[in-house]
Amino acid sequence: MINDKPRVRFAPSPTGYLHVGGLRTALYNYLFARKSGGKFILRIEDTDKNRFVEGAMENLIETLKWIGLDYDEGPNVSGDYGPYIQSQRLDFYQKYSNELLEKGKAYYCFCTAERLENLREEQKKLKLPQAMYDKHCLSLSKEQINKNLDNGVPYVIRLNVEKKGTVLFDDIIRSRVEFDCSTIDDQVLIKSDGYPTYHLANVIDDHLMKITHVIRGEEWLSSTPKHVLLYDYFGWEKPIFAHLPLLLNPDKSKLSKRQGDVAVEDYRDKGYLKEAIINFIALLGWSGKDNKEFFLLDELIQEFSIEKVHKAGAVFNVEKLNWLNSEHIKYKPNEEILYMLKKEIENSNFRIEKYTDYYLIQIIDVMKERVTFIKDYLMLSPYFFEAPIDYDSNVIDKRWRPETTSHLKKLTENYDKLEHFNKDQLEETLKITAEELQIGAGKLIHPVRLAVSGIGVGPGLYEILELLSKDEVIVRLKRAMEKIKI
RNA sequence: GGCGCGUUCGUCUAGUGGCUUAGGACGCCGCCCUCUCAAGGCGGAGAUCACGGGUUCGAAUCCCGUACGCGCUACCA
Repeated sequence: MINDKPRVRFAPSPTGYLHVGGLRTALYNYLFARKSGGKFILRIEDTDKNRFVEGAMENLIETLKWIGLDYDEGPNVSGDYGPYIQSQRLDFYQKYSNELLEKGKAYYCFCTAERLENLREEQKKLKLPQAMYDKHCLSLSKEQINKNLDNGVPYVIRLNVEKKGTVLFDDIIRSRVEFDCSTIDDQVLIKSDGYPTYHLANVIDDHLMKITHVIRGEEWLSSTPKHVLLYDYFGWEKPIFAHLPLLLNPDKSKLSKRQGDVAVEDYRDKGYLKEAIINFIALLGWSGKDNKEFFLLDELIQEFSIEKVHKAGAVFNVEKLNWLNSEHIKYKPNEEILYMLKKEIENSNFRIEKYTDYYLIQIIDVMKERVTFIKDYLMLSPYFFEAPIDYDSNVIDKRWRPETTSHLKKLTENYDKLEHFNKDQLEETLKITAEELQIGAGKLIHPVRLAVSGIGVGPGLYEILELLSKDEVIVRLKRAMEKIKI
């Protein structure tokens, strides 16, 4: 295995949507695989029938595809180690649990839920350090077991843990971790419905799929000794483990739905670019060289190294995500933004057919450094799409004076005479007009901005005017002179 | 309760015994630029490196203990 290329997997349980913590796990696996020329595998861990959610798997795959993490083997992508959906691999789990049974490393357990409950209560009363199964069914004779089996008594299969010695393993991120075997419970391997538990399925599949590195969340660290024992009992080579720190809520608890959005789809729907999400998520627990923080996926592949992943959990903090989103918008070519902006317009009250691509590209250019989201093009500068209906009263108070209307009248006349309605001409004309009126240019600039945009902020005035074009500007100026009264 | 993992500015982090009066980024504040708002440039506030002991000439960095946080403790993953 030493000479083989790494094979890693992202193994989510399809519970409805792709969690951002899951995305981070998927991303690190992906980066590790791509960097090393290995394979990135998607495996669906749907062994809990009670938690089945219609369409969850499809949704998960779709989100992964949207964000750009393509997998080499998995559902819908052929590979040599399929099927990649655990509910379709039941024969494997049965076969290998039988092997464990024969070796004496696992045993049938017919205990009822009630007995288990009582056992736990009893142990609690006795103040035992921890509640564990008491191996009651291990002492059942072959005859008793067969009789129960024949009579259809419900059963599970448990791992027969020898409570002596210690289990230790090396973790790339946490170095050596050690557990006392006496603290490891006789974990259920096969549930009474015939499905395997995570622990069994995970070990069997990782072995069968020749997974070399198990990169997963820290919540699995505590159950890793069970997995190590399983590898040992089967006589299989163990993968290398890397347990990632958790993503946290602002209060430092494990990132959860209660305290904000956790689904990648939520962020997509809010208008975050996939590039920004990837970039941000990558930085939660990992950092590159030379304080570089802006990364494209390809650059992450180049620079990523699993050894540099942090040990401590990271709070998911939206402000930095916002900043990265604006940075990625600035980086994107205008043509690409055009495509996204048109979609945004289609979903708005504005009429897409009113605007040419050429016109939209100019808006994109002029607003680019002012937007955080694509929808900001509409929110921050609606005046490029429709004439203002009303005017910001704060700006009127600040910039509009009794004499302003007559000043604007003069300017409108001069603008009307212009043949070339471009930035330079507009600026020159405005300055000349100001001189004629013996006022500062600002006394014209601000009212004009208000008149054509309805608000007091935005790109340079002459850029706005040129973009809007002569007829529109004259109309807006005249209308403002009528409507703004002080 | 038990077991495990963790602990550097509000947040994400750099840092692996002397280069550190602890560096960067987001956010916040100020100045410059400027027709406004951004962007950009410059600067500022912000971390006694959880705490207490050691080891060492010297520790954020090594060791031990304590505290706190988190995870696991299911026939869920």
